[in-house]
Amino acid sequence: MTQLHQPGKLAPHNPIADDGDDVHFCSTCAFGSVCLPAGLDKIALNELHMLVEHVGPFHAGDHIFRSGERFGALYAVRAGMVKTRQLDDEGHEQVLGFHLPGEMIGLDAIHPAKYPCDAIALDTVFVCRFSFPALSMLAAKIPDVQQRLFDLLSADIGKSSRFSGDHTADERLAAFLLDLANRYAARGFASNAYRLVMPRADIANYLRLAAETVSRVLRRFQDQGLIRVDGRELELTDKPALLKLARHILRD
Amino acid sequence: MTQLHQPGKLAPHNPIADDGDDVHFCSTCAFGSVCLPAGLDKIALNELHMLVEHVGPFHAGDHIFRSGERFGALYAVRAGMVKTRQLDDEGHEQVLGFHLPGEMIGLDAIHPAKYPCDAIALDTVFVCRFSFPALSMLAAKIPDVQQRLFDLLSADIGKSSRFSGDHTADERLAAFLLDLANRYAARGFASNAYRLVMPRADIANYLRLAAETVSRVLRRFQDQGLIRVDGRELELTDKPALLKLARHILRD
DNA sequence: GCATCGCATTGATCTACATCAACGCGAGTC
DNA sequence: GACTCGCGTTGATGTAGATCAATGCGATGC
Repeated sequence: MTQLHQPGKLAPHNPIADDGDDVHFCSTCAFGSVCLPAGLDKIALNELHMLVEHVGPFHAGDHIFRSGERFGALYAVRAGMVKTRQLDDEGHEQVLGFHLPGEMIGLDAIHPAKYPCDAIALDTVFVCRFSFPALSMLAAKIPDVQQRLFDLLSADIGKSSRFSGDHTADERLAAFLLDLANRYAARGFASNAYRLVMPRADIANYLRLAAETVSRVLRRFQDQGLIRVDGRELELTDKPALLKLARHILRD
Repeated sequence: MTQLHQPGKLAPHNPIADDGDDVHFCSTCAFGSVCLPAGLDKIALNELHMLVEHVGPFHAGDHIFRSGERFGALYAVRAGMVKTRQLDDEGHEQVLGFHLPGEMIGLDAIHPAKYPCDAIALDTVFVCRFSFPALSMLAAKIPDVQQRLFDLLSADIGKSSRFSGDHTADERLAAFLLDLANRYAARGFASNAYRLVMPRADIANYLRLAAETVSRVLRRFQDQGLIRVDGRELELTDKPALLKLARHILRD
């Protein structure tokens, strides 16, 4: 059924052999504490691995799921970057977020059992698919799994209002750059320099700015020595200064 | 422990006798499907009623919980209106939402086990307090309870980004008024006329506008025959026109 | 090589809304 | 009654960032 709408192929289900570095990768994933043996007995672990499918590759522009589709599964990004967005009746796009390896998407679809947004690959993407009916059955049996789901859902509520406040372009952009850095760091990636995978227009849309404004502010940040930009390559050269700008938004 | 920070008194725990119209009220609450017998056996129902406490009254300005406090419980608003908000390090307020009778608050506090915002009564408020440890134990035993929690959490993710888009003052205000109307209607209240319990400044903050702009737009809406305003009393006299303005925001 | 295309940058101008300021008005309070 | 005080309204002015327009520039195709 996932194949109906996406060009990615189902990998043969073989969670260990499928990726030489599975254990290492999963340890940094949002669901890693669940998928990895830690504390789970053999039977539980088996059941979990039964309900995970590795899906991919998706290429830039491919949909992982589409707005309006029946909700059937959560996805964890394994590799690449995913954009979530909504289109209104006139086709105006509203970017909801960018999702890094190790992060979950689809949490906002549980109720009312429809994906409320499109999930689109920004580059080459692999995901883990968690069948939700199977997952919630497992959650009922294993308190840690249930709690982990509650945690992920709860954290997403706060995240989705993080950039909803009233702030200047400088503040929002600084917060955006630091937020990405923090999230890369949390997954074990280098965080002082990374690639902005998405086009400027997507950043602008997400932050409620014009693409021109994003361009100008990045330029000024560079002139002020806060960052270095070269196309989509980014380096944060003065995090304290960025943090000072972003402190109203990133309150943790 | 709730008494440490709030002036509300614990009502004696007696869910049936405590309110002559309990069953009727609970049937319209976000957690009604859980608290009411529907499908639950006697033992389960008993356990549920053991973990619910009726708390109140809170008066305008009282805190139901405070930002930074250890998370211990979810709350359903029973009566009155609750505002949730965050303060940044310089004391700038950011209003996150307004919560009507039958709606849940505290869902964003499960992870990382701290309330991320203040919950403040806007008028006289009564709440139901659900101990979260007890509730999640019950959820593990009763699939419907677990599912209901997943649903509430998931729906809140979408809600919290509803007003985060880039829209004009007119669109946001129209969407705000209709959203309140819809939510009142969903709980069985009259929805064509209601009271804006919060001051203009709170509406403005929530919608990222200045209080003056809210005032001016409401005035113009009235002049155009879309609404009638008298202080905080509001009547929607041309819903189709409001909906036309708000359609980019309320996509459902 | 040249042409095309998508994206990014840079400059000039415009505007929706904020900000500043004054005033109104009902509810307490003395 | 007069005096706050909190809130809302209304008008005049300012500005952050949008919009419009032109140019740059690397990647792809022929």
